[in-house]
Amino acid sequence: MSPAAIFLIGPTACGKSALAEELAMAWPIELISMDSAQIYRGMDIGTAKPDLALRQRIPHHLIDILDPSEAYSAAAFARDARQLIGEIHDRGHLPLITGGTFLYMQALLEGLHAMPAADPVLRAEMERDAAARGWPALHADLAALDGAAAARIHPNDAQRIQRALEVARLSGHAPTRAWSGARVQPWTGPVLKLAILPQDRARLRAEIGVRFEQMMQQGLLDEVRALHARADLHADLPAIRSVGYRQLWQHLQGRLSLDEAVERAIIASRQYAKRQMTWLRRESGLNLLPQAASERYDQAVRILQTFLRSHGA
RNA sequence: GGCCAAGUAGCUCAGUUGGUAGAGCAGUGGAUUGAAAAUCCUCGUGUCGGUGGUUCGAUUCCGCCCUUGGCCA
Repeated sequence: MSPAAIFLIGPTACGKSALAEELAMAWPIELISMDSAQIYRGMDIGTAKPDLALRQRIPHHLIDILDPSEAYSAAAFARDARQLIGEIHDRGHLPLITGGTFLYMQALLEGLHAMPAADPVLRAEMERDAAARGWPALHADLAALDGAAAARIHPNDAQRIQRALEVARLSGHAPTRAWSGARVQPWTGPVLKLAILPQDRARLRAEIGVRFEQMMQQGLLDEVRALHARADLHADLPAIRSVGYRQLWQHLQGRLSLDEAVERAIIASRQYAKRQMTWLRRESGLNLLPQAASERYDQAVRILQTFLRSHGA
């Protein structure tokens, strides 16, 4: 049997982690976190990271692997997850990839095209350029270098303009050529996607609000304060831009009252869940789990057993 | 009780020299190739507080009433 990529996915605050824990108590499972914020050390409460006691009982991977000053990427996740799945499989265990960062899942399953990696120096240069000339000017630059990319990217989408320009300049040839070839290292083994897709949006919204208030009671503000105290961290870092941290950081900068920061953090969290729902709806091959949390475990076990049987485990 | 101000989209407000109104935020749907908890795009009919009056026509002008805030008693 070749290693399988088994996912448990859903929007934030839908109950993924609780189900993953239940499954891991009964099966020889090792969890792989598919979450762009849980990778950071010192960001525990706001990312709803599993606690140390649980992580001692059940192996969790791709948690606490980076300092908040560092950047991760979809490509790095694809590489790391691929390797971990193989290692866990070799141990005779079952890898369960849990999370809601769907770009990471896409990078792992479909692979990425052969393009240059991010270049922090070049990006900083473009930031300065954009501050002086404005992003529309850089969009025009991109149109000259790679018309197809410029046509695909909205003139207001600074982040994608920057990335496309970066690729164009570093690759030296018309970068669209890179898009026409095969993707690098797409997943070829079996894939199973267990998914929670909440139907009751009002309930999910309420759950997100309650959960953030709980995080505040658990000391999230102190956690952010500790990050804020570090001289080398700033608001533009991927870690500090994440939901909750960004808004509380602004409060610590004196830009928002605490009440405003909390309110905006909850709103940002709900908007994040909405984007995840959009991504899930177009995802193919989902095995949808029941809306009722109490019915999910049995259903997930049935699907897993059927899947493993058909792949010779 | 008197005077003043304000009542317009879920929220904060703009506006109509009289021809039934539009921004931001929220919300919705979508995009998503090395920052993705990021970044970006789409979608705006609401007794313009109520009621009378003037007018061809009132959310807009006038009267009265209601509500909220402020000041004075």
